[in-house]
Parts: sequence; structure tokens; C-alpha cells
Amino acid sequence: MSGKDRPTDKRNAILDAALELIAERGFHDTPVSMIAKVSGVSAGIIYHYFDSKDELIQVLYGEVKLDMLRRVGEGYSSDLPYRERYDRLWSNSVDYVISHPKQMRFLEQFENSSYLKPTLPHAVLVEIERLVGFYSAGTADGVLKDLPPAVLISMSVGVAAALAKQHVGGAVVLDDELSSASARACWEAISI
Amino acid sequence: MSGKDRPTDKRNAILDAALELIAERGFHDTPVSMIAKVSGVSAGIIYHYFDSKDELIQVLYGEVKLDMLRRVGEGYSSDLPYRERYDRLWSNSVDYVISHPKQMRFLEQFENSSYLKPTLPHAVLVEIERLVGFYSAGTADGVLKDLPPAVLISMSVGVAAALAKQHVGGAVVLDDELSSASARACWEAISI
Amino acid sequence: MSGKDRPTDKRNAILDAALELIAERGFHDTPVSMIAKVSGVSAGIIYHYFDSKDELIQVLYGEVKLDMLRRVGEGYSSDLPYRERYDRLWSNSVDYVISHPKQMRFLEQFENSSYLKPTLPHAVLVEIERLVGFYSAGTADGVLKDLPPAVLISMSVGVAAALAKQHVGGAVVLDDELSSASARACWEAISI
Amino acid sequence: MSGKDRPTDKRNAILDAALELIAERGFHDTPVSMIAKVSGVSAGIIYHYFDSKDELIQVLYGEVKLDMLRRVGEGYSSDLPYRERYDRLWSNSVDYVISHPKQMRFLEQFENSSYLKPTLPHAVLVEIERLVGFYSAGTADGVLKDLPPAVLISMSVGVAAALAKQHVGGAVVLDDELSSASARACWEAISI
DNA sequence: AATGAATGAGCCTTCATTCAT
DNA sequence: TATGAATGAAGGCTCATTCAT
Repeated sequence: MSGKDRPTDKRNAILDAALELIAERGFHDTPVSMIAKVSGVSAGIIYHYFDSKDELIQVLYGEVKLDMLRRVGEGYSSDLPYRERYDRLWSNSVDYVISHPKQMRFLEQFENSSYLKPTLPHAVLVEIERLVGFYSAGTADGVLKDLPPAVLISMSVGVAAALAKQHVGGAVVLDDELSSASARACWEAISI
Repeated sequence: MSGKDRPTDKRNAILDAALELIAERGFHDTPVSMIAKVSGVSAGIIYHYFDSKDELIQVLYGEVKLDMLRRVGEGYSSDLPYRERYDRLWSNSVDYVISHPKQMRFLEQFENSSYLKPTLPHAVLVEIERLVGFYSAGTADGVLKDLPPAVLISMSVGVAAALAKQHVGGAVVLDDELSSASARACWEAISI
Repeated sequence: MSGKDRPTDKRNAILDAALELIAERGFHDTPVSMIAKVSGVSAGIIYHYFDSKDELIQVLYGEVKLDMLRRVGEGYSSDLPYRERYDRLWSNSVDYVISHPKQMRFLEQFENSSYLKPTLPHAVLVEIERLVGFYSAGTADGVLKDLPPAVLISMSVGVAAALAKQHVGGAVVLDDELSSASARACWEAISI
Repeated sequence: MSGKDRPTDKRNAILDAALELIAERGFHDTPVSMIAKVSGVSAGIIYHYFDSKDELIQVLYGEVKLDMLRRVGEGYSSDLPYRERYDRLWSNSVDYVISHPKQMRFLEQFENSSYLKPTLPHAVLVEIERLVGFYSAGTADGVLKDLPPAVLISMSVGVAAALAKQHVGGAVVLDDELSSASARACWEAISI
């Protein structure tokens, strides 16, 4: 450990504490003072790094959302056959949701709240483009049905995320076998 | 309409105003005083009908959720063939989501907030049982895949709701044709 | 039970409930609505019998205080020797305090609150005069010390009440023996 | 005095204002906002120094009660003869009550309210022990009557306080002469 | 950069009182 | 007389934000 914290460490500590607290308690049961205490900084300094509580949350959303999309797209290569790429997307989605419950709680709260803004950060849009690209290419190549990418996404990655969420909630046990069977079923929905 | 309000009218006015305001502004930008003003009652009387703001919201959730589930299950009869029943569920879901945006905004906010309680009202559970019944019977009759009902639900009604939500948000235009095509695709996912 | 309550019954029920509740919970944790509920009447009707919560409490004070003074002065006769009259006052005081804890709690709260008004009801003043009369006559007859009656009262009845209060609170056990011994001691203080 | 307030000054300003206001207006006619205004601070900061209005009042009670007991016990030495020590306690009590009417109003309100808790702060108990010690030693040494200390206290210091209270209220004029005469009378009550 | 005391607006809730019935 | 729904003025408390140090 270096003798003095780099400023970025403090900033990250704030964001980490905010994520953890908001995931567990919600936006409005998470005062700035509590974020300060948990992250080991003073309340005042938070306003040095962020203009307001609102901006802190927006920034946090951007970072978490981007990280999520990148992990879902990880190891993805347009060299692979569609079916294999699909499986990759599916399992990445399931893995992310199951292993990042705090992030998911945060994202869901955010996206269903009035914090959500109509415009997404550019980097996030780029990742979404990549995802859409897979589906539109699949359609163009005659492998996937001729449905809008948004629809195909809902029928595949969307279902994967929904199932993983239910696994976290205890409503179903999504072991490898059930996950594969579900992936196969959804492939029937989207493929020709 | 009689000249005098029945007490139930005032109660309903409060619930209606709360639904509208919370859907648009969120729980925490909706002070009780604002609910009072919009529903045309005094702030104090709200506490005559409900123990607290929290309880008001819980009651509202129970009513809205129950109404939604009933509308989704409407016109449903076990005499019909599975495919027709499925179509019914699909279009009911799409119709409800598209025609009840306030309710949906409210439900989503609630279910992704710390207001959500682990136990649902009995009447709601009954409706959920009905829905689950369709899928488990389908599996037992060899019409639907041998997957847990919760999984089949996510692959069908869940997708319908997701698409309708995107329609409301403007991301896709879910006309009858696209809806039917999507329903057909999802049927491929869940049927044998 | 007669077929209809006489109004005075309802009024008394209100006063009784108020006494009980205020003694236990204090003035400000005793809403009018609670007095109504405990006394089995509606909140509105209380304002038929009393102008305000304040007046209700003033009336209650007057009644309780008068009753207390009368019981303390009970069986008192100017025919008896001073010492016997003194013993009577002493034991009446002790008895009242011990057997009327609610009344005492109420009186003490009232007399140490801003409810207390500088002027007492006439009937109460009359009773106080009787008491003062005993002491001033005693002084005039050369039996009691030449001290103001108020001082002699504090040294006798006042002490009796204080001891009884401590008995109720559990700080001392004021059995007959201790009571007599204490009465004797105080007699030494006030008598010549 | 330095130009900047030490934090303790603000805390004391709050306690002083609370004492003054509560003594004059009672607990429930003394909003926190009024304490803030009179003490020259914002309403919010009071909750930085105290958890709640209730705790503020409890702390205030502890401080006032302790100060009172210490002043009553001032200049007291077990080297002095009992009679002189008694005189000291008597005059200290009278002086305190007469010169601290706000404190007395506050203490009486508090001790006759539901704020009173069964357990006293340790420092207060220590002072009470000292007082009790005087009386039990007096009894052991055969100077005072064989009565429980609590009883002897009521017959002496208790009477002194009662008389001083009446002086403040205007019911008697407790000049030095009357005070001495009363002290002498009570000494007859408690001494052998 | 950093602290944390301080501010003050606003929120949920209570409750004495009124009034239509 | 009697009810209890309704009102509306406070009150206690929280918390995002500022600022002196």
C-alpha cells in the first residue's frame, strides 16, 4: 500500500460504497452521509468528486452498465458460428447476473426509477450496438428469424437474464443442465 | 352519480392519485401532501384510510397487481386447446402492458424497490397459481416442453411483456403482425 | 341498567377515562380521540360536554382536587383534641395517597404543568380554608408553634403525602408503625 | 473569550434555551424549532448534538439534577457537628430553590411526567448517596431518630424545599427568621 | 484535498376541533 | 344528543448541500 491514497482510490471507494448501499437499501434510504461513512471519507469531499448525489448515481450507473455489457460480450468473436456465439452470450448473461447480484439490484432499481435518462452514455451505446450487430447479422445471414433485433434479444439474452434473476431469488434452480435446455429452447424461438 | 361521495370514492381517489403520481414521479418524489392535493382531500384524511404512506403503497400494489393478473387471465378457459389459450395469454399480456402504462411503471418500480415484501397477498397468489397451472398441465399433457413453469413463463408471457414494454418506450413498434410473429416464435421455444 | 344512559353518565365516563389515561400516559400522549374510545363515546360528543380538551382537564382537576381535600378532611371535627385531629389528617392523607395513585399522578402532573391556573375553584378554596383553620386555631390556642399555617402544613400533611408517595413508588415501606412514628416526629416539629 | 464558538458553546446554548423555554412553557409547548431559534442555531444541528428531543431533555435533566444536588451538598463536611451540617443542608436547599426557579420548574415537570426513567445517572446516584449518608450516620450516632433516611429527608430537606417553593410562589415570605425557625422546628422532628 | 459542523427546506405524521348527517 | 369523517396547522426529524477551517 502506498503511503497516500490516490484520489482515484477515494473516488472508487465512494462509488463502491454507493453501489453496495443502494443495492441493499434503495436510493432513498441511502443518505450521502452514509455513503461517506461506509467509504471512509467525509461527506463534504463527495461534492468534490461529484456535483450532486444525482450525478454520483448517474456516473455509477454508467460504469456498472458498461461493465455489465462488456462482460456479457466477453470472449465473443464474429469468427465463431452463430450458435456458438449465441451460447456464449447466453452463458455470459447467466453468469453475470448470478455473480453480480448487487450490480443487478442497482441496475434494476435505476432503470425503473426516475433517475433513468433518455440518453445513454456513448460507450454504453457502443456495446449495445455490438450486441444488436450479432442479431441483425444473424437475420441477414438467414440464420435467425426476420424479427427486429430488439425482439430477438428479448427472446434470448432477455430470457437468460430473467431466469438467472429467478435463480438468485430462489424461484428456480438454474443448474447447467436447465440453463442449456433453456438456451436450446430459446434458440428454437429465434433461429429459422 | 349521487351528490354525495361514498367513503369508498375518497379512498379510491387517493389510490388513483397515488398511482398516477408515483408512476410519473417515483415513490420519493411523491409526498403524501401531493397525493392529497391531486385527489382533492386533506392530507390528514389519508391516515384515516391508511396507516401510513407505506401501507397505502402496499395496498395499491396489491390492487394493481391483482387487477393485472386477472386481466391477463381473462377469457381463459381450460376447454380451449393449448395453443389458443397461449395466444390468449400472449395478447392479454401485450394489451395490458400497452394500455396500462401507469400501472406498469408503478409495478416495476415497486417490485424493484425495498417496498417489495417476500409474501404476496393471497388473492394474488391464487391468480399466479392459475397461470402456473396452464404451463404445468401443458407439460403433463406432452404439449409443452418439460421445463419448470417459471421458465416457460419467462419464455412466453415474460417476452410478451418485455416486447410490449419496448413498444411503449418506442424501441419497437409492436403491431399485430409483429406480435403474432413473436408469439409464434416463442411458441416454438416452449412447445415440443 | 336503564334503557338509556343519562347524559351525566357519559360525562362521567369521559372524565374517568381522561383521568385514567392521563395518569398513565400524560397529557400529551392522551389524544381526545383516545379518551373517546376508552370512554365509549364519539370524539365529537366530548365537545358537547366540554368546550375544549383544556377545559375538560380543568374540570377534571377541580373534581379530583376537591374530592381529595374532602377525603383528607373526612371525619374531622373541631370537638376533638388537636392531637387527635392531627392524627386524623395524617392518616387520611396517607390513606388517600396510597389508595388513589391515579388521582395523585394526575394531580401532580397538573400542578407541575402549565395547565395550572393561579385561581382555584371556590369549593376547593373552601376546603383549603378548613385545613388552614385547623393550624391557625392550633397556633392561637397555644398548641401549635407560631408559624404560618402554610409552613405547619408542609411540616405535617405535606410530609405525610411525601412519605405515602414514596411508599407507592417503593422507596420506603410505610406500614402502620412507621406511619405512626413519623406522625409523632412531625408532631414534635409543629407542636409547642 | 475567543472569537469562535467552541462546539460545546453551541451545545450549551441549546441546553440553556431548552431549560428556559421548558420551564416557562412546558415540554409540549416547546417545539424544537423554538429551542433552535432562542439558542441561535438551526433546527437541524440540534440533532447533531442530541439523538432526539427526548434525549435532549434526558441529558438536560441529568445535568440540572446533578448540579442541584451538588449545590445542596456544598460546603458540607463530616467534620462538622450534625446540627451544623443540618443547617448547611437546609440553607443550601432553600437558597437553591429560591435562586433557581427555572431549574426547579423544569425538575418538577420532568419528575412528574412520563419522561422520568426508573434509573438515574450514576453521578446523580452518588450525590444522593452522600445525602443519605448524613442521615444514616446521624441515626447510627444516636443523634437522629431511628427512622429510614428517606423519611428523615422528607422531614427536613423536603420541607425546606417545599417552603422555598412556596416563597417563590408568593404563598409565604421565607425570610431568614422564618427559615431559621422552620429549620429549628424540623430539627425537633428528626433529632432525638 | 479534506473535514464535519451547520443550514434549512421539506417530509411524514398527529391531533384538537368542526360539521354534515 | 350523537357520530366519525374531514380538516389543517404544527411538530419532530432527515438529509442534500454548503462553508469555515
